[in-house]
Amino acid sequence: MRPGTHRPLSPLEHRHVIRRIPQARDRGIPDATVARLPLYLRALNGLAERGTPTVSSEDLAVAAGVNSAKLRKDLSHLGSYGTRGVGYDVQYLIYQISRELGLTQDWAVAIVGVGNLGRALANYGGFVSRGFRIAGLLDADPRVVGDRIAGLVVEHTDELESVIKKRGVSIVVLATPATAAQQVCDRVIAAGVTSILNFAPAVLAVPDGVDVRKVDLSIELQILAFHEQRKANGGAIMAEEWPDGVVM
Amino acid sequence: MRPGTHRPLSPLEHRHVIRRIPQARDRGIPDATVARLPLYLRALNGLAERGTPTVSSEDLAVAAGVNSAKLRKDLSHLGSYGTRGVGYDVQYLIYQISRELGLTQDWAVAIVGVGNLGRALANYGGFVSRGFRIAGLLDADPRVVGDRIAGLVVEHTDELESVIKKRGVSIVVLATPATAAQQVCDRVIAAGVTSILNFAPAVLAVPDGVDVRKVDLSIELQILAFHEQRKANGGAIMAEEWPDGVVM
DNA sequence: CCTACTTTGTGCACGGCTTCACAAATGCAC
DNA sequence: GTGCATTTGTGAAGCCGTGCACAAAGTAGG
Repeated sequence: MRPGTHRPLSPLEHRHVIRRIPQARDRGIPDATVARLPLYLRALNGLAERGTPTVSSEDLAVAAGVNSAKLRKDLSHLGSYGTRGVGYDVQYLIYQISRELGLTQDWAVAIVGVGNLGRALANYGGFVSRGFRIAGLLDADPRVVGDRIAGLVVEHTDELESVIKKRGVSIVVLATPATAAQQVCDRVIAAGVTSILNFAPAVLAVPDGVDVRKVDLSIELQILAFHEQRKANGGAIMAEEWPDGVVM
Repeated sequence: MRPGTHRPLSPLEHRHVIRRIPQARDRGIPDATVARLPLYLRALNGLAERGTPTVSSEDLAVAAGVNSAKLRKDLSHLGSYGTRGVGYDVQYLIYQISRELGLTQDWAVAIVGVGNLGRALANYGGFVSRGFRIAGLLDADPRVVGDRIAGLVVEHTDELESVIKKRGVSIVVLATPATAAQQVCDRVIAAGVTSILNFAPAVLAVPDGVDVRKVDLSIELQILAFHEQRKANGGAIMAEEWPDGVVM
């Protein structure tokens, strides 16, 4: 739901108003819960598109691929937004989760590093659809500066600080080579950014108060390989050897 | 280290040989540990490139961005591969972790969906570098079939099953639109694949025994937005309102 | 050999997350 | 209004992961 959208309250919602005092809004939603809220949101949007008015925790849990008890506990951290015997009002819950996640405002995002991955991210529709607006594309390579991608002109990283400040960028996506990642990271933090999504295969050192989320394609494959290998072995105990033949 | 590479044992290693019986190799490395092993591996490779022979848990932990006690506990799940008073032999540890992760063999990977993201993944060097070989690129759109990307010719998804079987594909990367993801997923599983890396923003239903890892760019941004919003509020308790002005 | 120093491997306690199971709350039929 | 069916919200138990702190094991120097 778009921020500022007004719609009539259903009878269901009016009853809610009476029931619960703001209860000093538990500041402290578990990280595990926060990580699942976007999942619920996506499932709810699917239901909303089909016009479903309400949904039970069981059905929503199936749609989101989680346990229904976990879903209920997650939602209970936001407040008591369900109705016993009925379920959750889809539109209402979409709004509450969106608000909790901060999606009722829009966020200016800058992508640094316009290689293959940076281009793909710039063209990825999933960003724009949820209140994220790409406000800048930057690269250190003069050959790509000036290119037009997804409606934006690529700027040189010399402009990094000014782009961040002028356009109110609050989230930076790092899609640079690993060698440049820490340097760019330091600069965007100095410019006031405190949220970074890092695609570079490098460990970033950041001061307290800065959030870094890491997406590492190679690591995901390695984890899959681990499990795949284990399945292939059928749990057999291998007589593993050091290449020289020394049994450990 | 490449599989099959032989090198002389250092005196350090010879001593190890005596010490430990294979101890029925604890089948059960915690998931959290498995997820960090690739991180250690990357840090170790950096050390190896600089010719460092041994490393302490403290130094390696800093390089990998984790707590040193956690690092030691993680490594202890693989076996007792350190030397007290000295640390870990870099080359030896690289080999042990690689073996545990299954990177001493190479894995044939197929990428389904050759849009922006699929192309970026195909060109991503990090895959090939670690024993992962891209064995197929497939797409349902006849207009991209036949394109040459990263040295491979894009094939039609009609060929999905035959590509998987002929080329021994054991890991599939899904980079299709969300609407096609479940259908493709079902087909690759029917063809015998049990490891899937899913970039499509969809919850996949799979039978037991199939591992799915999910990378969702939009969700990562939403999690960042949550924390960013919280920081911006300075922890203040907002009088949040439903759009119609009804205080909950 | 003996002492001083370094570093690993791990027992233990703590905290967070998950899951079960059920009381409380709500809707509906009559 | 009463009883029944449904579904939420949550107490409680158990599991897993983290980090401290230290004994064990090794090195180095004389």
